Amino acid sequence: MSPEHNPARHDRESVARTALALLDEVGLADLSMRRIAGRLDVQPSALYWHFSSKQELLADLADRITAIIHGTGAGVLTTARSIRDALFAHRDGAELVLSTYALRLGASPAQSALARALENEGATDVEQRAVAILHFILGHATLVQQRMHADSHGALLGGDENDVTAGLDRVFDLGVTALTGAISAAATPPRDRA
Amino acid sequence: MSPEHNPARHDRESVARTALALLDEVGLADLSMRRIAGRLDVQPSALYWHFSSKQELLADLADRITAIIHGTGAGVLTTARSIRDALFAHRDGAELVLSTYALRLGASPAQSALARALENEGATDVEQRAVAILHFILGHATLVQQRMHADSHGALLGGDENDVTAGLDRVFDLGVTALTGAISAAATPPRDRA
DNA sequence: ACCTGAACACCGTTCAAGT
DNA sequence: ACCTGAACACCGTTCAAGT
Repeated sequence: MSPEHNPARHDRESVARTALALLDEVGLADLSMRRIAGRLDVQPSALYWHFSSKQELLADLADRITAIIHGTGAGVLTTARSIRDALFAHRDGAELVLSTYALRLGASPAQSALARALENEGATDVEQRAVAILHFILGHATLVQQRMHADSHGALLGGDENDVTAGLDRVFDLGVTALTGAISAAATPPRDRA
Repeated sequence: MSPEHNPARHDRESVARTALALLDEVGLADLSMRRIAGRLDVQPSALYWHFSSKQELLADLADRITAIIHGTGAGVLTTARSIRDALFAHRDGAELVLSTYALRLGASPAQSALARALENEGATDVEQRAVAILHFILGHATLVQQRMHADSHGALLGGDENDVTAGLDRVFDLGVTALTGAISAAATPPRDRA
C-alpha cells in the first residue's frame, strides 16, 4: 500500500508509443481509440485528455515515423531510400504519413533532406524536384506496402503468380534517379554498388 | 395504381451511380453504406444484395473513375494529365483509386495508356517507367487533392499564406517529364503549346 | 430478384463527475 | 493532472423473412 499505486496514469508520450506499437500489430484500419484505450487499461474518453482528436494522435504518429530521417550529406538516392525505409518500418506507415502530410506545407524533414541532397549533387529546380520525389516516394511506398499486406493475407486478384513485387525496387531506383535529373557532372562521382 | 409501383428497386448500376454522386457531395470519409442506402430509400442491408462488401463497392467506383482514360496516341505528358484530371473529377478520387489500386496488378487502363505513350515517344524501360509515373501521379494527386479540400475548409497549419498550391502544376509537369526520360530524338517532335 | 427488420459487434466524441 | 461512467450519434455486416 504505497501512497500511489493507481496503475493507469499516462502522458502524451506513453499514449503515442502504445498507439504506434498497436499500429504494427493490427494495422491502420483496426487502430481505434477504443482499442488503444484498452491496451492502456483506460477508458476511451481518457485519451481525449492527451489528444484532442484521433486525427491529432495519428498526426503525432506520422511525425514519429518520419522523425528518423537524418539530413546527413548522403546522395539523393540514399536519402530517398532512407525515407522509404522509415515508412516501411511500421505497418501502414506510408498510408498514415500520406494521409497526414497534406497539411504539412513543405515543412517535413523528408522534404528538407531531399532538397539538401539535391543541392549537393548540383541539381536544378531543387525545391520542385524535392517535392516531386517526396510525392513519388509516398505514392510508391503506399502502393507497395498495401500490396505486401494483401499478398501475405492471401487473395490475389491479378495475373502472374510469384514475383509480382520483384521489379518494384528497380522502379523505385529508376524513379528517384530520373527525378533527380541530369547530374552536373562536377558533383559526387557515381559509385557502382552491386 | 399501375401493376408495379414499389419505388425502390435497384441494380448494381444505379447503386454505383448514386454512390459516386454522393461521394462528390460528402467526401470519402462520410460515404457510408447507411448514407448510400438512405439516398436510395432503402435499408442498408439491401446494398449487400448488389455488392458483397463496401470494399467491393469502392473498387467499382474506382473503376468508374479511371474508365475515362483513353489510350489515344497522345504524348506521355498529355496522357499523365488526363489520368490526373480523371482523379480530380471526383471528390477524393485520387485517394479512392490509390487505396484500391494495390490489388490491380498492372492491369489498370492508366498503366496501359502510359506504357503506349512511352513507347510512341521511344522511351527506354517502358514498363518500369509506366509504373513509376503512375505511382507519382497517384501520390501527387492524392496530396494535392487533400490540400485543396483542407484549404477550402479553412484551417491551414503551415507557413506562407496565399499561393501554396501554385507551383504544384509545375511540379507535376517536371515530374512526369523527368520520369519519361531522355527522348530518343527520332520520336514525335516536341510541339510548343502556350 | 430484390428488399425489410432486427440484431451484433463495433466506432469517435462529449461531458459531468470523481480523485 | 488525469481518469471514470454514461451517453449520443453513428458504423459494416449478417440473416431470417417477406414480396
